[in-house]
Order: sequence, then C-alpha cells, then structure tokens
Amino acid sequence: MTKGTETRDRILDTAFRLAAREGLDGLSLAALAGKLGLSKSGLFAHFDSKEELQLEMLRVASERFVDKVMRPAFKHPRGLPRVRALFENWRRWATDPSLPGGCVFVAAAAELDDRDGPVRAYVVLQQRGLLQAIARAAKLAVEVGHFRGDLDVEQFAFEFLAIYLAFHHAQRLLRDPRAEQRARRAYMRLVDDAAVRH
Amino acid sequence: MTKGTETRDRILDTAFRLAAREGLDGLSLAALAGKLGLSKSGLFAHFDSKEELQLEMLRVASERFVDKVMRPAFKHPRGLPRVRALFENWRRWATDPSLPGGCVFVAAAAELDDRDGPVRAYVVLQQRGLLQAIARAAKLAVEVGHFRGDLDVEQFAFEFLAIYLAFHHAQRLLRDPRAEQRARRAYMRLVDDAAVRH
DNA sequence: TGCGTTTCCGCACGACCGGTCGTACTGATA
DNA sequence: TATCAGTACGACCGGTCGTGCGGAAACGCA
Repeated sequence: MTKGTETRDRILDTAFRLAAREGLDGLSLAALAGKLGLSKSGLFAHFDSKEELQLEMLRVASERFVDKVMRPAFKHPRGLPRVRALFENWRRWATDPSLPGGCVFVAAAAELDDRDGPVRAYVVLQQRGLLQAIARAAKLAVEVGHFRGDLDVEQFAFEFLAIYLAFHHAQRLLRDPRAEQRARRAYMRLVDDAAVRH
Repeated sequence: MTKGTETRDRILDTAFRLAAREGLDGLSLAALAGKLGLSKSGLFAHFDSKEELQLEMLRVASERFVDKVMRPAFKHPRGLPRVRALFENWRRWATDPSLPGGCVFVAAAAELDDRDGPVRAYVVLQQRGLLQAIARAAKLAVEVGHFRGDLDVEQFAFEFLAIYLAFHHAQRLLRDPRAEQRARRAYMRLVDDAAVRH
C-alpha cells in the first residue's frame, strides 16, 4: 500500500517532468521506465492505460501549478498585489529551472486542439478554470478600487493569458533574451489600462 | 519531369493539411501515403528523409502564409489600414475552413521548443521574420503619422503575436465562441495605445 | 517465522514507425 | 528500336510503440 503509492508518485513526478519536454505523445512508457529504473511492465502495473497515466500526470501538474502559482498569489492582499503576484509566479512557472521543458499545458494545448477524448476535456477544464481564476482576481481588484468599475474582467483574463503565451513562445522557441522584459511591459500596459483613471 | 513535380506538390499540399491536424511528429509516412492513394515507398521516392519532407512542407506553409496573409496586407496603404489588414488576414488564416487543423506554426512551435536541428531552426527563422514584418508595418505606421513616434515597434509586434496566440488558444482548444471578439478588442486596445494622442 | 498480498519483472504480442530493397511500367531521347 | 531517367510498386528491414500475462521477489501483518 505504502510502497505502491510512493512508486506511483515517483512515476507521475517523472512523467510530469518528461512530458514538459517531450509532449503528451512524446512521453513513451519505455523512456519513462528507463528514467525511473523500472521495467516497462512494472511501470504499467500502476495504470490501466497510457491515457490514464496522462490524465493522472496532468492532475499532478495541476496540483503543482496551484501550489506554485495560484496559492502563493492568493496569499497576497486582494487587488493589484495579488494580480502582480499571479503574473510573476506564472512567469516563473514557465521558466522554472528545476522543471525544464516549459509549461506542460502549453504543449498539451497545441497537441490536443484537434483531438477528442478525456485528456483533451481535462486540459480544457483546467484552462477554463485558470481563466476564471484570473478573472476573479481582476474582479476583486475592481472591488477594492484598484481597477476601474467598467473593466471587462474576462477580457482582462484573455489578455493576461495572451501575454503568458507570447512570453512562452519568445522564451522557449525564439530564446529571445528580451522575452521577460517584453512580457513585463505588456503586463504593465494591461494593468495601466485596467487601473482607475487619475 | 512534369508528373514528378506535380505529385510532389500534391504530397506537400496534403502533408501541410495533415500536419496542421496531427503536428510534425504525428504526420506519418503511412498515413500521408494512404491519403494520397500512394504507396509509402512511392511517396518516399520524392524525398531523402522524413526531415526533408517536414522542411519542404514548412516551406510550402510559409509560401501559403505569405500569399494569404502578408502579401494581401501589404497591398493596403501604409499605416493603420495595413496593420488592420494584417490582423484580419492572420485571424482568418488560423480559422480558414479550407485548412482545418489550425496554424501549423503554432503546433510546430510547441513541438520544437526543446529540440534542436534544421526543422526547429527553420521555424525560428520564420517566426523571427514574421515578428520583423509586423514591426516593419508598425514602423511605417509611425512614419505616416498614424502611430506615435516613441512607439517601441518590436514591443508592438510582441503584443500583436500575443493576441494571435491567445486567439488560437481560445478558438481551437477552448472553442470559445467569443474568441474572435476577445481578439478584436485586444487588438483595438493595442492599436489605440499605439496611436497618436489626441 | 510463516503466509498472503502487493509490487515488480521477463517475455511476448500485434501494430506501427521510418526507411530500403528489387522490380516494373512509362515516356522521352537517341 | 534500344536506352534510360522518372515514377511508383509490394515486400520487407530493424526498432519502438502500448499492452497483457505468469511468475518471482519483497513486503506487512499474524
């Protein structure tokens, strides 16, 4: 019981790291087993199918994301500080040196956009939830008077996500050393526009 | 001579369509040959390796992109009309019903961001060129007085691309019916901010 | 210490992968 | 008519993929 779940956790942790680099499809059981010092079948004994492994791995990824990005941000006071923390934590998430390979969800999003099935459904749910969380933070910023009252918080979330995606693109694909600066300036422009007019 | 290049074109056209849906890796020789009514080896007679096929396919994709997005936009007068045309053509490119599967380059970007080799190099080059083209259009808009003189045109290009990526994400992954509206409003905010102050 | 369960491995499977082989038909050139 | 490059074929290569099964070793409790 104990040993099993421990191994299972190890598997999912390694799968998470591997999938970030190789994508959901690129994550092969043989490669994963090799990295774990396990046999392919020994690994497979913990899951009913590869799809289930992918799903479980994505659940782990979601937990990590909440732990590293959402939860710490929501400890900051409502309004601008929290929105800023969200941005900074998220930016760090995409470039965390301990988790090389970029954001799993960005990779998964591109891979899954034309398929169907439970894996895609899960990613869609996760992304919708993410957008809602951003919108909620923006709404709170409106309520505490940091953002203007007529702000479209869902539009804010859309553009917030846009900056993240472009940052990921510039950082990981183009390896542009100015990626962080570009993202930060875009963020400032977004927040300035949402702020109450003086 | 004629027959060969004709078949080759057919192959690349189909490969282009298939890769948009399946990604660069997902594009398998067997599937491609099947769709063409060709044998795998008959197909392979036209290329030295799969990598070369991928490269050639991406070159075809680039040509299409220039034909459908860039060239028509650059027929519009310099300044705002051209920038606007760029945005609209690009948006249409990502949702062209005759080319289902979304933008090949978005898919390729996510797949290649951690690898190396000529395919990645080509995509990076293409994307850099794209950003430069946007920046150039913005610079012309400055010169004709539509955009303010102190505008950072590279920053403009970054945020322009950001909107496209988020649109692609919202449209293809989340299937959000408001994706187009969200993108257009983000675009308007970007352009308003770049415009000369009244 | 012994026993039953959990955990893992060895092995094999069918399908598919990118790629190569020898072969055969075609049409243009000589 | 003989030759030859271009084009496409079917069979097949070694490998890798996800997956299933039977048994051995390790574990946890009596």
